[in-house]
Amino acid sequence: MLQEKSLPEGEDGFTTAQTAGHVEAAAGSPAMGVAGLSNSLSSPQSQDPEQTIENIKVYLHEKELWKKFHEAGTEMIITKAGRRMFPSYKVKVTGMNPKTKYILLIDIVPADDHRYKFCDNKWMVAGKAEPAMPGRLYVHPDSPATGAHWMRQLVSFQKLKLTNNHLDPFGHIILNSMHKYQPRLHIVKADENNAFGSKNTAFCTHVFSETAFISVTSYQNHKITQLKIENNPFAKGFRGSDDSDLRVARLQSKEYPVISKSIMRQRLVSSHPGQLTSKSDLNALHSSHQGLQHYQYENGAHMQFGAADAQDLPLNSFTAQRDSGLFYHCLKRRDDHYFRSPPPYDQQMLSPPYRNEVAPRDACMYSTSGAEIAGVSGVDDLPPPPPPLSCNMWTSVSPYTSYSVQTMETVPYQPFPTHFTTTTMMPRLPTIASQGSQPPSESHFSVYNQLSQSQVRERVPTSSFQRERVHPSLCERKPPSPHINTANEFLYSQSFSLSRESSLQYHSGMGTVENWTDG
DNA sequence: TCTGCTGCCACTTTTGAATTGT
DNA sequence: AACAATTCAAAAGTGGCAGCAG
Repeated sequence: MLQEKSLPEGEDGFTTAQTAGHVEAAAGSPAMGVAGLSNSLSSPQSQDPEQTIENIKVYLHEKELWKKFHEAGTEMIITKAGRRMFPSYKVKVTGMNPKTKYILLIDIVPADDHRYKFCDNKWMVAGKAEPAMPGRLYVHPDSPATGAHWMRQLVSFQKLKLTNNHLDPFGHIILNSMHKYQPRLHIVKADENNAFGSKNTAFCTHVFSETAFISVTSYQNHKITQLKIENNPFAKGFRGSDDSDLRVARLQSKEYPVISKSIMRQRLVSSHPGQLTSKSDLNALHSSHQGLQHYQYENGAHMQFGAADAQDLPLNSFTAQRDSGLFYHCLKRRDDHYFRSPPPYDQQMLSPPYRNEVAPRDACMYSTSGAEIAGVSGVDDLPPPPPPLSCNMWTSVSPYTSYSVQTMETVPYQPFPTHFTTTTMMPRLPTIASQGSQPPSESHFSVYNQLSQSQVRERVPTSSFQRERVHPSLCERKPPSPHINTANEFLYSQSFSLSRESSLQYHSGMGTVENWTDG
């Protein structure tokens, strides 16, 4: 889903965060149980140094817009049904090996261990953060694709959705309201099976501090609201100075403008000098970003951080980890509700039915569990439907206190059929502190694939959809077809482990998965 | 009482099918 | 008949608001 066709000239408008040049030996955490990482610049993979994953550069698109929001204190609405991010996360990638396949994915991790409140027109710490939500990943629907594909145009993650629904069945990224988060982009080299983690998985992580945001259920800062209205085309209906108020007045059949409570509050607060625009007021939001910048590469600089930073930054890095002994490869299946998805991009180039497919690979978010996957033993053996979703499907999520010690998030890697947006549920293994009572286990993983009405519609290739229009009700809020699991099973063969500890040390590297056996 | 969340609303954009024109 | 352009309707994405819950 590379939706932007034109790339800006040069690198204007982009912020680069690259990870080149800093790879240390990764000590695979024993707590991972299954696998760890062993990173080395002298990786076993013999490849052109110019094409190693460490040389990949990522530029944030619409950096200036992001900065505008960042300076005001970016807020992102989260809803039960899921809400897109705005500005949307789009990047330009360079430095890839054009022929190598990569998987691009995003996760969103807590930026700190605070809960915030918007008071006196500024964000203030309001206490300790609530336990983190089950971690999920958003895998770019084009994944896996060749470096040439990724570099050809902007890589857009605009279909990524955020939710505050702890039981979200759609695979949206689950966040806590009034908490600060930091999106991270991960680039993983796909192996020969279009997966990763099987052996010598190379990866890198890119963080743009200006994309940090506070999740809210309704906008708190009127400045952010105005920025959204001004820049988001979908909010065009609210544009025009005080038209929104006038519109409300019209709606309520009144002759006078209605000033909302929030606006009134904002205006009252704004009347206090220096409070709205003062940069110092943003300290609450930005203070921890300083920590983020320690490991954000700018202009190729090494990431640097100290022990204090390590304690303050619960950001995780990717380490490859397998969660299942089964071997999954990319298979496409089709049933009544779910359609065969086009092959990966490079195969599309060779596959006539999809060669001219211009429709982007769109959203289909789902998550997975190793335990469920383990039931998918063969292509023709359909696994039983996923169990009802419940909190028990995830491993316990440690509070920040434990998180600050070490939190590992093992991520069953998700499939990404061509027209699907794939989000991977990212259950967190217990922290060291909690491992005694709940040791990490692959059985903690659960599969739950779910398609929204639009997602089902979107995922159907145009040609098929024209012939077989799917009634939304058939798919809405229904458990995902087990075929999905099968169709995308190769992704399940992999899992990530996000280790906070290692995140502070590695942002790119070569993950070696031990004890890997193909089922 | 206050804060945060949910559901609904009207509005706009997006998308794709159907229609019309060349 | 084939293709391109236009029109139209449905779906999806917005922020705002009222009301509810804790």
